[in-house]
Amino acid sequence: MSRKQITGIGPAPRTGGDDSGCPILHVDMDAFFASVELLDRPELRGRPVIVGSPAGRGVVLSATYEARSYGVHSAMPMSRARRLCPQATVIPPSHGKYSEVSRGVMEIFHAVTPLVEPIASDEAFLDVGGAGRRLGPPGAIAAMIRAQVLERYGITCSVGVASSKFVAKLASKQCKPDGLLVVPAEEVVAFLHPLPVSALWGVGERTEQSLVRLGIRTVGDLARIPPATLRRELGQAVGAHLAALAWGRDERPVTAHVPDKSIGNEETFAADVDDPEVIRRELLRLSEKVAARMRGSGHVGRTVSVKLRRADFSTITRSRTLKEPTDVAQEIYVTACELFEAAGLERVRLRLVGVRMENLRPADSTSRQLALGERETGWREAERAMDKAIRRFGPDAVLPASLVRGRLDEMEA
DNA sequence: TCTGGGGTCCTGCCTCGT
DNA sequence: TCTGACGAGGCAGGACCC
Repeated sequence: MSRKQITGIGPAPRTGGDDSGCPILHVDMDAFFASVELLDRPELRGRPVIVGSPAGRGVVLSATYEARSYGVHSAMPMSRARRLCPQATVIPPSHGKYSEVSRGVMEIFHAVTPLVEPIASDEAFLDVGGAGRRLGPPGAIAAMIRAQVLERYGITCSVGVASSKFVAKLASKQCKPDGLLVVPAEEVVAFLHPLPVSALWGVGERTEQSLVRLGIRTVGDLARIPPATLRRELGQAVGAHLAALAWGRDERPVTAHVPDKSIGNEETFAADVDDPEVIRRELLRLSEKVAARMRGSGHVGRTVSVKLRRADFSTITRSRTLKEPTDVAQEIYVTACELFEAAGLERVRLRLVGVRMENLRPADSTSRQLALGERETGWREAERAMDKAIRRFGPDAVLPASLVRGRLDEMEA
């Protein structure tokens, strides 16, 4: 879903440009979560609708274009969104529903080309360079995909067609909602240079501020700055990357299978917490979740990382690399607790804790080495048995004793 | 105005082995 | 045996994306 707000950009959407040399499609569903919700609530069509948690410390996950006209946008705190648009209907998110539609939409893409790179549940890059003989030129393929998504799911999407991923992405953003825009290869520079620098992939709030300080407001301004100056001001990688993008140079291919680099879960408390026992219980719950996801995806990981966010929103992370990779919740939990204790925040009010495993590798290519004198603890086998019980009887079928106690405490309270 | 949750990537600093 | 240079890897923080 598009979250970056681009304003005041370029020419009106076009669909009739020369699409030869434009094999890359970027397909982006329009207000995806909100559109899926409207399928079940057709009476809300044409009215402001916000998807997000109605209570607590949530943010806006998606909003219809009617809600956006009041200034509401994704990632905005719900409290602010409700002040801006008090008449909006707020619907709590149903991620299962969105995943189901997302799978179906991805199937439509895969029927066109095997070269599909999903970026999120609601958007993907497609390389249709090899599908021309079967399905026609890229612009026609894009129109066909839009028609099929609308026919099968009753929701609209926007498609950018270009010679590179990054231009295709900007094109889909510019023609939203329910649009199709082809940017011919020879018009890339003319398309890019009037755009604000914030439109570029990799330019967020901070980088935009740095660029504005240098007097750079548009992509054209950026293109005229010597690359060495950009590298000096923004760092080697970012500077070189932006200097290339400003001239439309983006060689990244569409990659169908991008391996996972990390798996993690985090949780914001309903109210800040300074009780170390509650924090440890949360670390256990998150470790269980992360380990189960790793076993489910066939990964083991070597680095345990803990994230702690104080009440004032300042955040620290602590990590430790283990001697052996693991997918065992008990090992992750013990390390997470040690990292939490070493951080010295045991009596500090925290609003969020998170556990993440990094340094991932496939479990089937990793043999576990027991250290001299170390005993196999049996945790791995116990947790695999838990996985089976959960698959059969549901997520609450088996819980560690301390989490059951925590659940009972909550019920009594 | 008060900021979720899932990620990736980059940078700077530090430690350790050679 | 000591010392400095250097590269690799670990670690922490931050920017950015959807």
